[in-house]
Amino acid sequence: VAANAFDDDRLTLVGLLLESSSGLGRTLERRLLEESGLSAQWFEILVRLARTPEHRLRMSDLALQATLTPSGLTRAIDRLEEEGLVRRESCPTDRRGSFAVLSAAGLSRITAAVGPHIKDIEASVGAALTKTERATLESLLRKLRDHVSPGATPATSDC
Amino acid sequence: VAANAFDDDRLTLVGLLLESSSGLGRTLERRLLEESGLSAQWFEILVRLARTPEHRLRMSDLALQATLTPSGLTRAIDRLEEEGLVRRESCPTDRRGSFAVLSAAGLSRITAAVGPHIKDIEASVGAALTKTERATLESLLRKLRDHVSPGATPATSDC
DNA sequence: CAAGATTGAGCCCTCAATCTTA
DNA sequence: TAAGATTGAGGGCTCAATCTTG
Repeated sequence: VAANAFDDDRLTLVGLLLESSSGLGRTLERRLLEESGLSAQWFEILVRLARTPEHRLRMSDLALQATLTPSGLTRAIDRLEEEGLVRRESCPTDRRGSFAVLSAAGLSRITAAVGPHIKDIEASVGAALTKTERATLESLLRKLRDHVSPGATPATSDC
Repeated sequence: VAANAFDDDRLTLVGLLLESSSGLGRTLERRLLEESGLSAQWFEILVRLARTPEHRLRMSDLALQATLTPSGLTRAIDRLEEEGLVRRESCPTDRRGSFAVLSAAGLSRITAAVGPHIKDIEASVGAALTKTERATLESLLRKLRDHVSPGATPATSDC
């Protein structure tokens, strides 16, 4: 065996994480586009809005959750607003800020999309890992995520 | 607890995978740029070339391994060639194909970069997971990767 | 005609600068 | 002055079309 630094275990682990993530992401996005006409990006934003009680999130919070810069989120919401799936509302107590709010059309679109998408995940991830393994993976990834992307945890944003 | 479809376990698992991957990727890329002036993309390509016995790989194989389209790889190699880190060589037995070959400058650049990068991985991943957990994560991700991104496994490309 | 690689067009993201409000 | 959001400029990726060789 060649024991040089290019085959280091830690390098391999990170490589595996990036590869499986982008591989799975591509597979799922293709299906998502076919089934629901939503990009992975749109799906993520719409789900995060749908999860909140009022179907709304501050632009800055949503940017953190969606792993996007404020700039990137602004343009993403522009496109979703053009499509009628989201609208902006200004924050009454802080006039600098705005909310992204799920529209009725957006809610029905994401509601229709989520079922088939979960089936697709089941098909790809379920073929690779058992239920127990998925649970283990989830808890490991959660630990990693908490150390590596601060702010990704929803928390409660009052306003 | 709200038991609606938007909080489904399977959705969460995929979300966690994408978040931890992009979070870790950003963290590491920032350090990599500071320390070695290499993007994550360049690092990956150079490492894959450095790993092979002859320091060379077919364009199409490298594209698969780097999770890039042939088009994307062509442009990436263009930039690496401009920088003098990689050169192209034509394949003598199949005149349609080319190799990307690591230059001497490329080899010394990636050799210098890999040590600090591994330290960075240690610092971020090591802070989140124990050695045992990392091993478990690696084996789970390998299973997932094998089901989800075919062709990512090196194999031997003869020519 | 199929396969390997490249080129042109278009999309989306990031960084830096800007504007408004706290 | 800082924070939230947006805009302009620039870079990199993908898709579709093209060229060459098998």
